Amino acid sequence: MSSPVVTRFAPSPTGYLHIGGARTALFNWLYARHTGGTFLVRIEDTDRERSTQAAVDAIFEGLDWLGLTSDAPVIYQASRADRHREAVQQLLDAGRAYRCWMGADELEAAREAARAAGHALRSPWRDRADGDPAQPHVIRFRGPVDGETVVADLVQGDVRFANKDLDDLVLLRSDGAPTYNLAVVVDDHDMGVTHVIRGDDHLNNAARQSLIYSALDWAVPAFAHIPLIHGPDGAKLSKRHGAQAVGDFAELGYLPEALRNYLARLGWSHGDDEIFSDAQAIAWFDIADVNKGAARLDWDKLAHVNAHYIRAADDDRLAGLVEGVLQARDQAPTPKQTARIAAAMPFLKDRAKTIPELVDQCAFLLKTRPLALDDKTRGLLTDETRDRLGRLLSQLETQADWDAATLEAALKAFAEAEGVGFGKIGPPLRGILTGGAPAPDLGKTLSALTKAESVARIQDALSHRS
RNA sequence: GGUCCCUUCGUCUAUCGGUUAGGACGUCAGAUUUUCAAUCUGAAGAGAGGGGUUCGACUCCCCUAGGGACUGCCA
Repeated sequence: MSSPVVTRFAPSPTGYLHIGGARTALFNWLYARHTGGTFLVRIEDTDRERSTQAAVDAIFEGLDWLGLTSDAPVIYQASRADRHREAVQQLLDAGRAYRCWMGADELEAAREAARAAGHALRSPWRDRADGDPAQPHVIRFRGPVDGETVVADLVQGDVRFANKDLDDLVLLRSDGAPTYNLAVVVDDHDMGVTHVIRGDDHLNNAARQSLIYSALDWAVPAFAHIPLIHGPDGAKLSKRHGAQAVGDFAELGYLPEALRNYLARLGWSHGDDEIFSDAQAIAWFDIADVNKGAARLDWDKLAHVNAHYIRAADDDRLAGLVEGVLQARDQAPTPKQTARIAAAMPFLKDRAKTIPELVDQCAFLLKTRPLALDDKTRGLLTDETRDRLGRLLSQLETQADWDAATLEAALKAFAEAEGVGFGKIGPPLRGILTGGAPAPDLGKTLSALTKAESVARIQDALSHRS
């Protein structure tokens, strides 16, 4: 019986929640759920200079929005400094760490010498014991100089590192603050993390960390280094690619469930499955099926996935999102407009890939009378057409049922009765109802507009000769 | 410079030595058509290059090329 899985997402609060980080969190979350294990979140704020509360807030906002929340109270790494120092003392006592009094210049020279000699940095203090503990100094890990360290990575396979290439990294800074490489090891151990799933920019660190685990006489967790996400051009994802923070995606009108699906499919696959529920992702997810190569962000595919989830989304929820966008634009809808949006949502939602697009689809509902007609519509309004629309208007005014299907049928019947093709009626009617804005089938358009508004818009157009 | 990782259609991917190399997004064509979309049908489109191993390589090994990470008292 193997012990229950514990995964963790451990971002450093030095910026927003990056989309790549979001996927790392997602994979950790999926694996924990898949195995019936636990998903933890830890904030790696050992760099006091660069860590900010704003970044912490942004990370939680992003994780909450994505629905990836910690199963236990969040751990703040900086609060555990005493425990980290305790571990360093253990290392010191065991002779697996040493005090180093190298100055900046000295350090640079040592680095150069090490490079020239073809091995990683070793401090001369490794073999000296005559330093003055009262003077500022760091504590370094005493790494083995020969042999090799194998990282048995669940994604990348066995990765071998010659120990001579692994430097004697700093464990405690001269101000006594623990460094990242020490803190992760101690925290992951104390938190009972069994699977470290993180970006492959940490693959090299895994070897160093493995050494620390062993020196502390702790079991090394399973590692899974997943590839980074690149921009559409293959370069590291950056601002110029349009978005990199999770919050940006929310703002651009993507649904969290769509982003989860898309992100899960980026670098991981389950046969030919493209669209799947969270439950399916959880049932199917396995680290063994994660790819080794970096994947590029494809906006078109994300949009396609998003369109699917918009169609599947609850109408009220979508209406709420649309209203939110309108409010942000200082165009808060009136109660009448809100009602129209709600009425139209069932057939508007399959016409948009993002929420802003859905807002565009609502434009015809939000126009105020009298509508400014576009040139194309004005050109269509010949005397003959006006007369015909006048007859249609009279008929519509007596129309009792105002549902889309009935109206659609009525329009067809009207065209037949007039003895003309629908092309003689549809375009001009559409033009005066929408002012040129995109809109669905005319029956639906009339229905969503309500009878009063539809009739009024037609009357407006017919009464103004231009 | 050194160490390490990666490389199938434009993009995301399937394939776990024997397939007409499959799917999705995108693209193109057609259908539909009252705008814009959506939808449906069809088409084009890939194993980075070179060596091996093997009866047989996308698949295993080596080299080269290209991309990336690390090489911090950042994480």
